[in-house]
Amino acid sequence: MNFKIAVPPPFSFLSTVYSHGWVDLPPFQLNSEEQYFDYTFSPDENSIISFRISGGDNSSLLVQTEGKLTAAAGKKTEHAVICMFRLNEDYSSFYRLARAEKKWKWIISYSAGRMLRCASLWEDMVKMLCTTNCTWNLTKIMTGNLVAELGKEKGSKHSFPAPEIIAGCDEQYLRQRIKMGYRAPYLLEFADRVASGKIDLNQLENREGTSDELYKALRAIKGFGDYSVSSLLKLLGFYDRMGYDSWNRIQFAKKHNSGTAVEDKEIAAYYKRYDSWAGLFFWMDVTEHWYKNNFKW
DNA sequence: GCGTCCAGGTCTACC
DNA sequence: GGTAGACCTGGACGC
Repeated sequence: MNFKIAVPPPFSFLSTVYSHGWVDLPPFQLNSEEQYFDYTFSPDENSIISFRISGGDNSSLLVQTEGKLTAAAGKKTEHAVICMFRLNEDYSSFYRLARAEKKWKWIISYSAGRMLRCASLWEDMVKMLCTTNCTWNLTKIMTGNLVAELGKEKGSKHSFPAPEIIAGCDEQYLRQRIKMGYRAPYLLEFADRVASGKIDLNQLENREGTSDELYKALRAIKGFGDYSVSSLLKLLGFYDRMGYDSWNRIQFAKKHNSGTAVEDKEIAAYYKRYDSWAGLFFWMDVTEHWYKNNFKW
């Protein structure tokens, strides 16, 4: 079954797919040659949906599934795609700022700025936890193990495991087999609180509130510090925080200070004029070379 | 092949 | 409020 989803301009499939590392982590399966990715998700405990998505002419997304979807499953797939590609977000003031300065001309020409999400905040948050205090390779190992060992299975494909599944795991298993290491108790506690309803991710995601309020709510969850919460806020449509990590600090230093380390407050001062978009301009600035190198990471 | 050291965020205890 | 140390793993390095 094939169907199209209209996208609001400016939009670029590739710029969104390569906006950060998510597409490199299962259950995303990228085919860079043919410019599509496969993705599998479980919208509820009884179902599992796999689809292939490509960008066509950047005026719509083409979604392909094996076999026909029920109307309800089609709706859930469409909702997931809208969330993943941030199709409901208004980027007009971001592009207005980008158009005003010559150095951001490339953002306009690549229609860059949208950051790819997973189908659920749960999956985004667990993956973000897996990026903390380790190399990207270890992040891939952790998420790969979670999906392969605990995900719901459909043929050769697996979805990201539900909170209930992880909440039922033994801590030693998560530490040693999944390679979560010392993060295991954080993941276990988070999964348990989500599965038991003590943390309502839907409410968290759809709450009316400020960036600061959401920041405080997410920081209250053990294991999620400044870097991970600031990065998560970017996936939730709040771009005022920088989300420093060792990699983006180095990229900034290389680009703006001949490689000499720069204090966080100086980085913040550099992007201050972009106000609520400061964090996104920071991320765009340190990843500019990805776009110009045709997304060769 | 083995042992050692280091990088990578977050939490906790302490000042 | 700021700082130091512990947490765990993979990879780099020296032997």
